[in-house]
Amino acid sequence: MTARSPKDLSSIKGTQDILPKIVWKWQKAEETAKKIFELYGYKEIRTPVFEATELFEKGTGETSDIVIKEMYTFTDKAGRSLTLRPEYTPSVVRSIVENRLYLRPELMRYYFIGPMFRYDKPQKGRYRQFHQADIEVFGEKDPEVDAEIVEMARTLLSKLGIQDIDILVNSVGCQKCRPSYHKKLKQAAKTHREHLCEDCQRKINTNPLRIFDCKKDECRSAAAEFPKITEFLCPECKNHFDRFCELLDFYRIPYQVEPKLVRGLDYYTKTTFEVISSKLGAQDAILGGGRYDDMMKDFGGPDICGIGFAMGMERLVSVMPDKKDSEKFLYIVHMGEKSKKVALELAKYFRDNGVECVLEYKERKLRKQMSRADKLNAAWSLVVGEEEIKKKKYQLKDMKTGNQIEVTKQEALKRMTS
RNA sequence: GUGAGCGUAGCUCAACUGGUUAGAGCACCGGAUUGUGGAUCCGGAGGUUGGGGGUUCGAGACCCCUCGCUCACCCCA
Repeated sequence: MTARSPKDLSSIKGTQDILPKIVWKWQKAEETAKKIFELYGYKEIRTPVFEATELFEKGTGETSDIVIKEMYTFTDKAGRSLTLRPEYTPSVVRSIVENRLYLRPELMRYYFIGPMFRYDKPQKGRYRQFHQADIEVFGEKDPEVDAEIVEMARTLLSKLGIQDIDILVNSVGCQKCRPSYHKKLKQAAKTHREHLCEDCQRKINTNPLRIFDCKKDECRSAAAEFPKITEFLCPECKNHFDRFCELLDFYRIPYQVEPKLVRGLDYYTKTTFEVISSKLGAQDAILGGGRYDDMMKDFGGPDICGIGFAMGMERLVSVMPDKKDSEKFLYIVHMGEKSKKVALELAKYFRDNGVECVLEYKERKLRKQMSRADKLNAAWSLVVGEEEIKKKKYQLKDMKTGNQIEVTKQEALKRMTS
């Protein structure tokens, strides 16, 4: 660690401070996301950061890596097992079932922005506390919704000026077609066993789909021969996927079909997709999601299908362009006690009228104060000295051009707000 | 969780095969310039060399432990 605090109380591994210098990017990302989501009819929903551990075991899936090894689980004073949410979808589903939201006439479109917690080994783009913007749609089984979600994601990213992205799509089938595909894939992998690396030989039994992921040439050429899930989809899933792709074409969205895109969450059915950026490292997904038609039913709720995605805010912010909308503020320069009082009054006046305004509290020379105004990147400076106080006219300087004029406070306000 | 690499000032980096008081640039503070910024010059402050232990006459450097960061695996956002 570069900086340790005096008592060696540093931030917890995998967590980080979001400092003022960068926070504008977060605000911009959050504001833009909310605006776009609401344009598509989504409403914000907020649920607690911790839930019963069982919720995630059931919702996220007992065989998922998240549940097996990445949850922040603790026991409260009453002996209940609680877990800091590692993802958002199960909470939303819980809330819908608990509040009977499916009995209301409103659209079941929800969005949310907040922190998530996973006990992972931190690295670039991966943290133990991280933030997601999530959206979920319930009760819409048509592929139009799948395509609309991808289209919305793309619109959002382009609004934020994010370049160099790729959209990957796939279908993982349903309970009907997936098992038979798995069987075929394992068979194919076994017959190519001798061409595969050690790692991939192990994957044959644990997670054959991951063989597609291997970067070694031998495995890649072997995997090219493997059957693809898109060839094994049942008629319903195939039709859904075909229409989904057609609609992406309709929106003129470039995409790649990636059979390897299986995602680590157990609950996905049919559509899965990811948006990746070449500017990120090994963790290159800015957002990812898919359809989960069985989750609500599995929860003991009604048989309502769902689809959504989660966007990683840290990753998003790290690929956002650096150019910041210039904020404009006034730096008031004063000299001596009397002048300081007048400066305080003027500051109050400008702030009340919507002009961001700062001034120096230390006794500093005029020259120093001007220098501070420059370093802080003030748009204007206003000099308040003996002469000015007598005349009730102050020196307003445009720091960009260096032009200075003598004005009353009303005139100054007018100049700065026009 | 596994494997590898790296931790020196706020930032970017120096310091020979172990050798005196750990240096420089940028940034910060002050002065040159008592009412006008950006440039220049001069000065100042800033470090338990991530932390702890060991080897040695002597450790920023070597060894062990620990914490953190980075990369890859795994997996995900």
